[in-house]
Amino acid sequence: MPAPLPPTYDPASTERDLYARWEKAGIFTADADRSNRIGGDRQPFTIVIPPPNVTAVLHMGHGLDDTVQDVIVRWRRMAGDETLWVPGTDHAGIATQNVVERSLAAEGKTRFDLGRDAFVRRTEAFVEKTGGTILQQLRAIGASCDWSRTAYTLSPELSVAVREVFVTLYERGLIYRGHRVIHWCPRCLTSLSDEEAEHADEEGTLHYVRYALADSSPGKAEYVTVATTRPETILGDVAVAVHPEDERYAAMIGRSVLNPLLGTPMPVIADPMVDPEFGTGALKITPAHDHNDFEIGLRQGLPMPSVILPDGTMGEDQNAEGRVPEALRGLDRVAARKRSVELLRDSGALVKTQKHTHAIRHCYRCDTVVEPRLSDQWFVRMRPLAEPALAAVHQRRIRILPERWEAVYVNWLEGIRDWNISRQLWWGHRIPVWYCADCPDPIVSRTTPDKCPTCGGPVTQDEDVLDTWFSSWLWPFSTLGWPDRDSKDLRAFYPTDVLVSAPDILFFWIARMVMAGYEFMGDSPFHTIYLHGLARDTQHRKMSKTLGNGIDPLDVVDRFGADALRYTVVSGLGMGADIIMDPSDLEKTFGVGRNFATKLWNIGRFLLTNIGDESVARLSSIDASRLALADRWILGRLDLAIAECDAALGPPRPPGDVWPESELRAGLRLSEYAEVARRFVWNELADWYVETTKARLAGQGEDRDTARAVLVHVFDAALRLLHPIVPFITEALWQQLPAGDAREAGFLAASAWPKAGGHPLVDEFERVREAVVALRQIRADYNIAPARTIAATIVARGDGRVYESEAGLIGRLTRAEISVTSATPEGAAAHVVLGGGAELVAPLAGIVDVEKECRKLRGELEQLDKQLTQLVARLASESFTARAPAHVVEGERAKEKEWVARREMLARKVETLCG
RNA sequence: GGGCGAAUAGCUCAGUUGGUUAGAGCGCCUGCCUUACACGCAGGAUGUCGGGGGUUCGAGUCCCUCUUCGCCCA
Repeated sequence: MPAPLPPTYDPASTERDLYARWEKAGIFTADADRSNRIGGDRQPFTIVIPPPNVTAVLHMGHGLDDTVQDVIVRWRRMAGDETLWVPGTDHAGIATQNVVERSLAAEGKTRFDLGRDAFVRRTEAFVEKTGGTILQQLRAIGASCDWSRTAYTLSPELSVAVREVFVTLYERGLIYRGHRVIHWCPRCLTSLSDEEAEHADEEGTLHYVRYALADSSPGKAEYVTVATTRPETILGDVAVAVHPEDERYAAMIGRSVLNPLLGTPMPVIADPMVDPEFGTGALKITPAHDHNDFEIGLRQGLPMPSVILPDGTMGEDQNAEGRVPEALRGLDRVAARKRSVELLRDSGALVKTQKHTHAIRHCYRCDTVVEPRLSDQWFVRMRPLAEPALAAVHQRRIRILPERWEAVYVNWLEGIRDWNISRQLWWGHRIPVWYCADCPDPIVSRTTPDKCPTCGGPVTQDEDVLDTWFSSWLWPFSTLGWPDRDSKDLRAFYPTDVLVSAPDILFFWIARMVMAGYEFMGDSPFHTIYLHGLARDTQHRKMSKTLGNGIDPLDVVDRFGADALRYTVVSGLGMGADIIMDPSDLEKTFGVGRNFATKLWNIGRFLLTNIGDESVARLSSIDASRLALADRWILGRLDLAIAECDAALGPPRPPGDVWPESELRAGLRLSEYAEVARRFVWNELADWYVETTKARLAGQGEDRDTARAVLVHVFDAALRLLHPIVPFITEALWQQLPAGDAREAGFLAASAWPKAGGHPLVDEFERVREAVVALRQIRADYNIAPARTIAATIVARGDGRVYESEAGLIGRLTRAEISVTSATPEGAAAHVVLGGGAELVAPLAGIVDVEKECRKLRGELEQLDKQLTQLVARLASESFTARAPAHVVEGERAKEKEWVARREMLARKVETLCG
């Protein structure tokens, strides 16, 4: 007999040890040779993890994302796929450099004090020391990653892939160097891509500023008034533009105005890009400090003076000699704005100001307001890459769940813009471009050149590094060995299957992976994109470090166990819905999961202490005739639960290259899967089946063995069904089970997903449940003490065999003596009408309140009458019977028959009882 | 400004292609420490499915419109 289990499950003493045993047994390690793509006999199933930042510590976003992936991966592993979940981290250029710079700042130093090489070495050392933290933490929530394949975007292997991609795209004409206005973070001192510069609506001020005409006749002051939110950039103005068809300004075009801060002349020009509706319809043009102005400047051949330095202070940056007066020089953008307004007001150029809400871009890493800045950057030409990514979704080679994100994906790709991939950082993949002092063309090379291939002179490498996302967009194949196309992993596991992430990196990462997949592998990196919601607090605010409303998953694991965390997350995760958690009340939030684990534990305790230590027969060895009604019922319910879980989870992959319409939205409904499994275990197995077995287990002989066999079989299947959600406790319990059907040696984690056993649903048992509930209702209505045994009669009209054969069970479940007759007993009694024309009568001498009974019965009758009237009307309507499908009409007819019988019974009852 | 989406019980959410009397968990009320479990058991209450209009034999589900909220892109 196994050691008795403690009354509550103790995750702390179980989980760590179990994880270590799984890992040691190599359960999570994929074997490429078993993939049927290279001659093995298993379907591969692959997920690549969205690599967390190497500096990150686990937060609820990871907890959620990685739980979802683990549920899917464990399900497929049990279902027999050769399953690979590739883990790893992202070097996170800006974020990691920021962290190290902060630690330097604490020592009173900057990265420039160290110099580039020393800074990079220091960052490497930092990553070396702390970079594995989050991967270690993932083990605590049970993530079944293949750690032998842990990847890192800045590893030598993945760096080869990055360089290969850069050079290849350059050779294909898809990477070019451009001189244009880009987003610049003056705090991080780097450029950003469009996606990294996030919009936020802010209230600003629109300043109306008069630009005097240079050639207005004396005494007759003429002006053009311009509205701007950024008066400090007037220093960089080179023109005022109006719409060519704007009659108000037609006479001004071609004349000169004076810069209101500098007094220097500049032209009034016409450009169709000007919106005549905005402000005054006249636009100041500052090509170096605004994206639209830059376009106009290019078109019109205007000069492009830059008057803001990289750090966001005013200064004569490029082509701006004499443009920044002493009064503004060195001032930060914001201070310079205030000062400019004062200067304009003093000179009388400021006409008025008004509040103006507009979208301002912010750095996604430090939230600093982004500065449009004219500079040289490397860009990827995206249009050609976007085409196959669009086609993939249109042709259903890739599906996006929930479906509504597909529109967002398509929308973005259709309006795709070139991608600025250079970053003015030190931490990252250095751009593989070298320059020779004497030759004009840059040297773009897979290998590091030591001299100019043209003239043999010395070369210097481009100072910039690549956008971190330029390495992560290769993740699904770079982690599998690309650019070595013969890599076994690549052949065995690419394309991968499902990509699980939150929608906020749909553009940053997911869409770009699709592009890279087609460009370099000729195939989509995955067939399903599953986008789950975000972790939010009770006020629906996104959990974040700055708000301090986060929940530490490891805290939750410590207090409630990893399974409680996982169950809570999965059961609350409707398709695409955010998951709401209360950071101030972990008990309320995760008690649900903990309670479920405890319930499971106690079913296990009951089972293990009651089946004893004799051997348990396999279900398959038991003759069907030995099965009790309850046995057949629970086996039927198990089959149903398995089918429903399969339907909620699957299909795991499309049948071919393309998703058929019928399966486009099917599967990955994790909360539904969790609910079905919970319902089966709790409401069916524990609430009903286990209760029916208590007397049988206390007995002796064949029926006891049957009950033991069914219990073990059903519980074993339940543990399998639940294992992907709550892997630890199911494994711990499963390890204790005696050998039963299909018991593989070893681990539940490596065992087979349950299959339906061909047991039909057993409706007769629903009669038993109905009678039990009815009698319990009567007991509750009349406050009968739980210990008191009462008598009750089931009046069966028609076939009453099930009541006769199960009378003992019904009595045990209700603490009653049940008799079955065919005629209603005389005298005062409590009554409940059952289905199939039967009724339950409990003569409760001295307790029954006839008034109360009549009220109850009349109420029921009234309700039934109402519904029956509607039903009859529906069935009488020609248009319904003629147009509704046959099975619906039949269903309604059957219902009518049942309700009429029930109505008669109730009516008779009311008559005899209430007069 | 353009696009997408959401609104169902007090709260968080299910509700596949229109078809039983709209469900679950938590919370709430009543009674129970019944020898697996009080992190539990038994019983119970709670919905004009955001408002209005339409299509249909039939609408939470489809269409239009309004209101409120959210997301993405300018």
